Amino acid sequence: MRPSTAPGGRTRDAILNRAAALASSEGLEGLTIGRLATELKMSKSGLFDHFGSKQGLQLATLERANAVFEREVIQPAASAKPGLARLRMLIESYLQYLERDTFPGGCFLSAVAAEFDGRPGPVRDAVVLASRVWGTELERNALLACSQGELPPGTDPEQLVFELGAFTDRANAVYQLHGDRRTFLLARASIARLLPRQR
Amino acid sequence: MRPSTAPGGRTRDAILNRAAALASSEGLEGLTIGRLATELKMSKSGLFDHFGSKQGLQLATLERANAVFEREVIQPAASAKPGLARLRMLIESYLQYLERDTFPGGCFLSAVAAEFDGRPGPVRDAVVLASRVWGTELERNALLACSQGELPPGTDPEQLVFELGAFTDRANAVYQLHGDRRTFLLARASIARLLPRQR
DNA sequence: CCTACCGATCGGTAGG
DNA sequence: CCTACCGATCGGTAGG
Repeated sequence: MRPSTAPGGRTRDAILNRAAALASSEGLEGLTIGRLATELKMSKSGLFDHFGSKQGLQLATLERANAVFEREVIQPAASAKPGLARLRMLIESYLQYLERDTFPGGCFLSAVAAEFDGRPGPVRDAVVLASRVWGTELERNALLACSQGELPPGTDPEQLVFELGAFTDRANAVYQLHGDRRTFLLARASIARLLPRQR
Repeated sequence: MRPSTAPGGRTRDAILNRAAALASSEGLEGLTIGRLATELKMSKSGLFDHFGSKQGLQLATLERANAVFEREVIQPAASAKPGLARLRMLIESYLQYLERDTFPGGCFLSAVAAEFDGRPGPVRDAVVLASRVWGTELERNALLACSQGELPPGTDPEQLVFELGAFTDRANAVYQLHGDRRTFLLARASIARLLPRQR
């Protein structure tokens, strides 16, 4: 919660910020302790001591990325009323987090999910958990929106969240691969059709 | 076209099949010559001679995966009438290619696109090209469907292809990360709403 | 297709 | 936080 106030915490903080940026582009496996140490002008072993193992570094880096996501996506939407308004703001907040290149490799979670979906272990487990947390937050508000009558009758919240997630993650993938920001326009048009303007 | 008839082609064939399967899970960077050689009971240098460099192996592996995609997804849809029928069959064919676990790591192209979107070079360029080929095939048929009046008036083909690609790639991502086949049901429901039954 | 080898880098340890 | 070091593995080469 206060990662920058512990005695040696500033170094650890700097390491993790650099690690998260690097891993969003090169992956958590492509993240090497030697390269990270060189970039931060530290010795390999000095850096290593903070984490105890490469897996420890990977898990700490994921935790840091999750904290950034919480701060940059979840928090800004917390002021909106739970239900349709919150759902729309969460999605818009997520799109802006992608558009402003918060991480150089796009959505950190999407990147490591694609990387670790076939690699069993604690890192994969943590990625699955983070993915579920985000999905559950969307589902919760979709369900509320339905029960509050803010969506067309007959709307299936699970189907709605599937489609919203599909559009946002597609925008991320297309933007990263083709560098084309027009994909955000397409995504917003698709989303607007699913989430009617508040009456 | 006849990769198994050249003199030393069978060995190369076996290498690339194994390489494509491995890379769909571990990535084209995680693919190591040593490990591949061990699995195929060859010497490292014997295997290496077929490709000249790791990048050569990566490009050849991508080509092989593209050929599999052509055979397993594009060809089965070739019998359908260009336009809406072909578009629907391409999408359905793609979903079945995912469901039958053609590659252990899911869609090969999605996997390497996520891996190489931040790594400039010939491999990334080849991935971008393959992605465009698939996208163009979808666009072509979406456009035809519109001009043939097979879709609701006012349908934007680009928007339609964005949404179809979003649904299929989301199904792939969810299936790989969570192992939940119900995502294909959600994907098909979303797709059905976009592609009305032929009159 | 092989054996034998190369320098570089990997994750990690000992010890301060 | 460091220097000094470890065995293993990396991509790649020489030479047959």
